[in-house]
Amino acid sequence: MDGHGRKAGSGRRPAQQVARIHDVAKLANVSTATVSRALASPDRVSAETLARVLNAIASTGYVPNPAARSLRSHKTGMVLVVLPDLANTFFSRILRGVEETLFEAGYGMIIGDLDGSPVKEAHFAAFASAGRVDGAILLNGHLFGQSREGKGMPVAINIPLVALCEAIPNADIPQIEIDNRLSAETMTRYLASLGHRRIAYVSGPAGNVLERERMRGYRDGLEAEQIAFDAGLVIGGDYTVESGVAAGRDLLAREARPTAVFCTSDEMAIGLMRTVHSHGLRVPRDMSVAGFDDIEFAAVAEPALTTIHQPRRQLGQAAATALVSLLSGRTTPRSIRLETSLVIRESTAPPL
Amino acid sequence: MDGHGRKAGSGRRPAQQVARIHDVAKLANVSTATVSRALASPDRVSAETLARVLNAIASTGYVPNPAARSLRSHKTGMVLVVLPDLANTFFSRILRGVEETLFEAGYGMIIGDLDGSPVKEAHFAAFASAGRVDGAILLNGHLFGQSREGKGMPVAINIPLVALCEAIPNADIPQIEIDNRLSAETMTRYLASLGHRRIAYVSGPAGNVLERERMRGYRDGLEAEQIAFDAGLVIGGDYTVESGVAAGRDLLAREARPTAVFCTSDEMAIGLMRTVHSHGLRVPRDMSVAGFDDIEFAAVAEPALTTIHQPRRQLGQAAATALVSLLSGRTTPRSIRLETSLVIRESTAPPL
DNA sequence: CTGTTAGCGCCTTCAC
DNA sequence: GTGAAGGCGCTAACAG
Repeated sequence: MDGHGRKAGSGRRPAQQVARIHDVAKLANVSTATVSRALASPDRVSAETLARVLNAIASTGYVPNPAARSLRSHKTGMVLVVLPDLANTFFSRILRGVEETLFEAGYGMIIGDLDGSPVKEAHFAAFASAGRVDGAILLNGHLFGQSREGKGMPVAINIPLVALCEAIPNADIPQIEIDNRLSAETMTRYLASLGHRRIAYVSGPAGNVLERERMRGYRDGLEAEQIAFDAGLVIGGDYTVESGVAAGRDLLAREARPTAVFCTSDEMAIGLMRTVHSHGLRVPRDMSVAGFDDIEFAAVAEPALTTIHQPRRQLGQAAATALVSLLSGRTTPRSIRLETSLVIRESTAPPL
Repeated sequence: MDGHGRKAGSGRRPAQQVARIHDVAKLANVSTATVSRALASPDRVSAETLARVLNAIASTGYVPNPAARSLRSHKTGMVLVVLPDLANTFFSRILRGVEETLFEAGYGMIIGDLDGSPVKEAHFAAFASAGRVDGAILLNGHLFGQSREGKGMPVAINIPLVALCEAIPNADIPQIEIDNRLSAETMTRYLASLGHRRIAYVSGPAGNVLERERMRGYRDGLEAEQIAFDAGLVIGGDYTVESGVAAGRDLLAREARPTAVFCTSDEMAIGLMRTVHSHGLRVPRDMSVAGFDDIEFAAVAEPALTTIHQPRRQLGQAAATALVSLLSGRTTPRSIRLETSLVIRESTAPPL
């Protein structure tokens, strides 16, 4: 109850003096509120005033302080993108689509690379719920703090969320994805149409949503082509080159080899082809190999890989567009599915 | 000057009520100042008080508001990473190293993907100088707003900066890179040691810093092996698969073909190998091919690519570590060079 | 269309 | 070791 402490909370500002809204207001002979309005909604200010303000802004070099703005408006202009592996070429192309669209809409992109660490996931959940971003795009197949099985203690996230690529079951948020099941069926039927009857399947990680859907599609395809499902032809993988190599070894060691192999990722297909070649066999002469994703290197593999093309950039753009809609108070479809296509290259051919 | 407007500036807060520092203070029977201290410097608060505060924080679920904190402290806890192409697999692996280290140090990572757009570059420069990040890592080979030739009007950036991979000439900031010149010399001499005398060189974009260094190394290598430099053996490229394909066509159309080709990126090498194969020739029997970078797919190319390995993850970690030092008020070396290594695989062999 | 005013949530100086 | 209080810079609400 005394009126001292005049310099309390000085928080020394950077040596280089920066213009504040107050300086602009003085120079333009208006109030700070008018400057704020001129920036936020120029049409609510008279043309003449607007010009004066703009002039003053230009000559002072004024740039609004984002922290102050954020404190007041509860907006950050930032979006968090959570993904399992930043180094994976599959994701990086998607990210580019996300970034483009967010940029155009005026949002910045913060990356949360999970790297398989629950600690990091918890961190990003806290990050998001602390209000450091306006929204988030989830590429990791589950909600913050929630294991895939839906256990754990989910943090209550109070910002708009969008799921990309890996659908999140039971989550009431927009989901942007491809039709994994149909795409896998298409590939399976294509291989069957070449005359293959023994078509092996190299899977993704157990429990993965994508894996579940692709496996269903594989079985749909077999059924449609009247080929009996053979569990012995299903080989475990995890989408990496190494697991493709391992799957190749497994297959080549068998007496009754399949004539075609459907790998549920291009990386596995490339690893598998390499193994086949190193055993003195040739793709597709001795064995047809197909992939999934159509990453950059699918087209320049030897032989060039037959695969399912995913529109990765568009997936990213669609997710960002959906999130921006939500952030603007508009609505967006609960589910968006983008078309894939079968890309036939050199790695598949009729059996001998 | 009347005392009304009691609710002015309410700025309706999220429906879900969140604990503020005030709530914690009340619950712990202390002042807000004490709560703040307990968080910032626990040793300046009595053990008993600290325990009460921590308890109150736990039971309220209090999380400090980052905007308010940033407004007061002029710190954001964020780092901007500027790079030319997010979709490029070369960068994404580096990014992972950056992210890891920043995460451990408590910083978040904002991505600025340039995409060759000067508009975006200007935007990110403004972004950084508006105080939205505490520091930045530049992978794009030049300072904000400054063209490679040093023209243009550079925005004065008042935050710590670190250059990664592409050195920035005349910039007084820490630079983290490899020795491009020496690495290129090593590769050139290795090819010469196999017995090659006609060694072609597929370049990067003209004017690029990396290109300049690698070209120097190529010439150093030729000189050391007493091979005359032949400008006719230098083919223009831009590090992409497509330019490798084009370079291959160029070379194959010639009468006097080189017996070995040093491509200054793995992507170009892969594109070039494909062209060679599609002309019915084999690598390395008819032509040796070497790359640079050692991206993931170099090891699984057919034939597996001989190349220069860059420690990408460590490069990212080193850059982030340097920046964190700067942000903590510590110093860091002006220049850090990480070791590369020659990786000999299957794509190179003695000439026939 | 414009000005006044209050306060977003926190940190920090000053006083005790 | 702790409390009181001002203010970081901006925008929202209201009055005119």
